[in-house]
Amino acid sequence: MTEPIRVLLADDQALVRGALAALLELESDLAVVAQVGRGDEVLDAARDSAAQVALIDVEMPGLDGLAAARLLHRTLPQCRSLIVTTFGRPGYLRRAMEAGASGFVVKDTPAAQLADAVRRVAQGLRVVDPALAAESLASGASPLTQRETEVLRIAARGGTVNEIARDVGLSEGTVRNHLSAAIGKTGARNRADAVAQASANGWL
Amino acid sequence: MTEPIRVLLADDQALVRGALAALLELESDLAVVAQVGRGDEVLDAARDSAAQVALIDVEMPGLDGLAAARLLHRTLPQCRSLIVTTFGRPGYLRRAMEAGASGFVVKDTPAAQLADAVRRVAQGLRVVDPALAAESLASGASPLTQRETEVLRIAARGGTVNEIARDVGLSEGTVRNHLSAAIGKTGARNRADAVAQASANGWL
DNA sequence: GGAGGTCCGTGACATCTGTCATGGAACCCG
DNA sequence: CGGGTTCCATGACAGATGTCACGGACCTCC
Repeated sequence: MTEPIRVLLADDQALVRGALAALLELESDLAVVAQVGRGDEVLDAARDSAAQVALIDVEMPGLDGLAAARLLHRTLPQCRSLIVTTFGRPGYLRRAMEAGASGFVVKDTPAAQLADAVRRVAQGLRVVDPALAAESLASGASPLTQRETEVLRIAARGGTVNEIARDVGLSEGTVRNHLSAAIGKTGARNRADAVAQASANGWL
Repeated sequence: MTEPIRVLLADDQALVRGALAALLELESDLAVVAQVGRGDEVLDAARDSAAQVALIDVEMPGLDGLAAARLLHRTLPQCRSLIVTTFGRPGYLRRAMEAGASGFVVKDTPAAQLADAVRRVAQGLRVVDPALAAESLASGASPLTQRETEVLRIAARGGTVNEIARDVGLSEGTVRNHLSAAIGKTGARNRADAVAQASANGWL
């Protein structure tokens, strides 16, 4: 038998990380060679461990998984990344692909399929959840302009219009206008609702 | 050696569920005898499998983990429950204990400790994350009155004051007043902020 | 160059939201 | 009983929010 595939695990929840390691170690052709709990530790760990596949969660402190995957792809292209996430947000998939990830799996998929996904990614194939891919194409890219996303992202922190205006250096009226546009485009009725909708689609 | 401890797994994310099963199966004195992905399947599965310990996630479709634990405790008291959750919200711990759960673990804890937690629970001991317990005591019970939580819960869906008023059968002014009280008590400045704060504490 | 499009920016205006003062009902306690 | 407390309820009022009509800047495509 040839050398096992070297896998890096990145997930902020220690319990899940350890459990995934146990799951993958059941496969004789896979070896978990590194585990990290923060996005900004992925690159160094991948280099030190000479990992071939990095299993990366999207939600992580330090650096989010998509940014980590992008960095990894640019700096260490021989290490392919497989994004694993709790939320099947269409925007995540799109951004993951743009970041150069080789695969995208949601945590709803049966455990038995994970090892296969890792093997395929290691071979240079792409792995994408079919249902999610369809949804992603249907919902499309973000309809929000740059300014709108920027303003909405700050509004998500619960700040008032006045604060947002000071943060981005615009007049209050303009901020209100961008928010109004965002509300209209997301089909929401509130600012809070717009934040929820945009967030659910991964547009923030 | 005696019989292994019979464990039931309840988590809506198939991948995590399978991974946890792999982790626990590494221990020779534990046996995963059932797995479910919905809260309303816990009771039947526990009965059919004669599980001794039920590992239950809080966030689940059908019936949330806390309600499932309460039902389990009342109907099948010989099966103890261990709550495992992503979010270490103080209110969750309190409610879990009130529901008759024997243990409470967040997914941040090291994987190695999970098996120990299961063993302790099986022996009738209580298992609680110490840091979280302290936080729970510090933050205390919800300061919100019944009406306030009710109104705030509906407001969380993004509804306007008018809709909330119709839903609960109050005048708009009264609804605004309850919301105002909730905002004050949570130390928030917005309705949305109040929802976020209350939700983070598990008060909804 | 001109027509059409998108995005950014602004102020005026109606509406919604949060705060306040106030009062009634239920309860506990000396 | 009278005083105190808590919760529920309401309307008035100031301030924040969302919508609208309008211009200017930039780009693309005849």
